[in-house]
Amino acid sequence: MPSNKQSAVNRAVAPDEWLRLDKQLCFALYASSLAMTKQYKPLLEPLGLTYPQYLVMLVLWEADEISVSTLGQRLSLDSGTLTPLLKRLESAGLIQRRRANDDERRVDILLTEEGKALKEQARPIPPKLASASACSLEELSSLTHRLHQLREQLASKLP
Amino acid sequence: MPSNKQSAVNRAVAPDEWLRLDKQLCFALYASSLAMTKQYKPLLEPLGLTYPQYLVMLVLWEADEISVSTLGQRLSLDSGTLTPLLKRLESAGLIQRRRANDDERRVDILLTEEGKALKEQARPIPPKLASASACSLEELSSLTHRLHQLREQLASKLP
DNA sequence: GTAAATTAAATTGCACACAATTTAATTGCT
DNA sequence: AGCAATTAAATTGTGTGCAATTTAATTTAC
Repeated sequence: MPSNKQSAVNRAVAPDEWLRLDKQLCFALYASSLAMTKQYKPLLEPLGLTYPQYLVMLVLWEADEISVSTLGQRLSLDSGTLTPLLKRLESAGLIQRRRANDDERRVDILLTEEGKALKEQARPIPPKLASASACSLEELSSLTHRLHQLREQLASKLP
Repeated sequence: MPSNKQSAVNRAVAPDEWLRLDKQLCFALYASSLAMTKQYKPLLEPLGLTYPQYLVMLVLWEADEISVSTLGQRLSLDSGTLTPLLKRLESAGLIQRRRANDDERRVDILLTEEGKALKEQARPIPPKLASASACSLEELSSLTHRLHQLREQLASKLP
């Protein structure tokens, strides 16, 4: 029945095109992010880090002695995620959690010597991933930039 | 001490450039994927679906009556993730889980009438996200394609 | 034809994510 | 000063992800 009027526009893009999994940016992001995490797992295992723990360490290697909430803003994670993760990093001896003197609500995170030293072991990892992704440095950079733009655009829409 | 020989190449790209969070594709993927999920949450709440459950329903709306492992291949998820998720969809009345007759190891997933009907409520969602992402359809399509390429490249490196 | 290998789900245990609530400390307001 | 509003972490509860193991069914080898 070609006379079933469902708008010429929709038919031009095919009936359920919008609901097709492979067409959805959300799934492309979801699946590639999980695939990336799986790449990291064997590389992080020798360092005793999970992937989210590695992200936390990247932030701390850039700048030490920041509060839990600053860390959370940087990573878009809240205390419900960070508190237990940081406790695990602390019991692994990589960081220290310390109540701030000037504001007792705040908890500052400091790297231990061991935590600082781990940076050297992490240094070879990003180039390995760049290699596994089979992209040029320019491609990596532009895709990364593109995704940060998208993230900011989406974040700006949130409550 | 400028004579500390750490290779001119590395110095040319700055000392810790490779470890900077914002330069890492992995974090751009991780953060934008989480941001995307947060966009979906309020849109999926009226349908009673979480985001991963929505992905499962997308697959089933394309093709019903597939096994758990086929579903898992499509989404890159294993039974450890899918089994409890599918049980929740079943108790929500959206799907039925049924042992296959020709191979009793297999569990096939079927949409209920309610599950099929939910597709109509889902139809407005993807255009809303496209709008929230502030991208043209061409941009969305090319970014999606780029990410699927990346995912395949990474997946090909795994055991 | 049957034992061994393989396959498909389910189960178990651990580590995120995140909403919602709670606790404690600080700031604002009058 | 004193109390309400705000802020920072922690806690609680639900739902993924995923490695590793288990259970059950099927296929392969001999």
